Amino acid sequence: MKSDTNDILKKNQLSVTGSRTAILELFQKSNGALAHADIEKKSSEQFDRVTIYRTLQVFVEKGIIHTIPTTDNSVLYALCKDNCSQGHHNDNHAHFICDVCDLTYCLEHIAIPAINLPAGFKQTRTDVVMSGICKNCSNK
Amino acid sequence: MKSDTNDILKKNQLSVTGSRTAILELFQKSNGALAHADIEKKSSEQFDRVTIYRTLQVFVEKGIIHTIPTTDNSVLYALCKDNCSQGHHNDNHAHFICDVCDLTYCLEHIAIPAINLPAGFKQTRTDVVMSGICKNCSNK
DNA sequence: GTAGATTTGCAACATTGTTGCAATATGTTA
DNA sequence: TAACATATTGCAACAATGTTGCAAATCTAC
Ligand SMILES: [Mn+2]
Ligand SMILES: [Mn+2]
Ligand SMILES: [Zn+2]
Ligand SMILES: [Zn+2]
Repeated sequence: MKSDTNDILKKNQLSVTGSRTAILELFQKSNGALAHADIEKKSSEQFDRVTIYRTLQVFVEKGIIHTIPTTDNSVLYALCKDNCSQGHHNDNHAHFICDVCDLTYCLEHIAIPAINLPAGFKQTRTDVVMSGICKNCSNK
Repeated sequence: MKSDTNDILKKNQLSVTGSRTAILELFQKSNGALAHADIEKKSSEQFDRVTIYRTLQVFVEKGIIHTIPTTDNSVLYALCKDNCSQGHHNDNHAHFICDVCDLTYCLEHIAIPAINLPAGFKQTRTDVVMSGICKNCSNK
C-alpha cells in the first residue's frame, strides 16, 4: 500500500510527503467518493485544512482523482481508475449517490451514453449523477 | 409579467411578497441558470441574503425551480418548465455549462437517456451536466 | 380594518474556502 | 552523508458562504 501510493505519486512527478500519502491511502481504503469534509474528519489532527485543499487540487490536476458534482454545495472526489493524466481526465462513467447511506459509487461499468447536442455546442465533459437507493440499502 | 409571477405563487399556495416576485422575475428574464451569488448581485441592496436562501429553498420544494449540480461548490437554479409540483420534480432534461461565457443552458429538448443500473440500485433522480463551449462562444 | 399566520431583516454565529509568508521537508547533487 | 535548491506545509488573517433565533413588518382571510 505504502509503495503503491509511492509509485503513484512519483509517476506523477509529485514529491512523496506525509499528507499526500495519507490522503491517497484514504481514497484507496474508502469504498466510495469522499468530500473535502470527509477527509478533514478522517485525518483530523493530522494536517492543516489548507493542505487538504491544496492536495486535492493537485491530485485533480494530475489525474489521480476526479470530481463528482452534487446539488448540495459540495464536491466529491474519487480515485481515477481509467488512465487519466495531467490535464486530461478520462473517467466517463456514471455515479450514484445513495440518499439513505449517503455513499457515492463510481459505476465504472456504466459508460456515459452519447448525447446529441444542438448545433454549435461542443462538449468536453459530461457528468451523469444519479441518486436514489443503493444496493445495500435496498436489501434491508 | 407581474400577474404571471402572481399566478405562479398563488398556484403554489405561497403568499405574494416583494422578494418572491422579484426573484421569480429574475429567473424569467434570465436566459440561463442562476447561482445564489448571481441573484444576490442582480438584486443587491434589495433583499437580505437570508431571504434569498429561504426563497430559493421554498421555490425548489414547490417545484418552481430546479437545481443543477456543478463541480465548483455551487448549485445552480433554473425555472421548471415541465409540470413539476410540490416534492415532485419532473425536469429530466440535460444541462450545458459553457466554460467560456459561463452561461448554463437548460437543454429542454434533450431528454436524459435511460441508464441500466446494477441490480439492487433504484434511481429516483438523474442529472446530466455537460460542459464545453456553447453555440454563442463557438461563433466567435 | 383587524386578527392570525407567514415572511422578512437583522444579528450573531458556524462553516467553508483563499492567500501570503516563514518554517520545514523533500529530492538532487556532490 | 551533507549541503543546496526547490517544493510543500502550517499558520494567521481574511473572505465568502450558509444557518439559526427572534422581533418587526407584511400578507391573507375574514
Ligand atoms: Mn468515479
Ligand atoms: Mn433545467
Ligand atoms: Zn445506500
Ligand atoms: Zn458560452
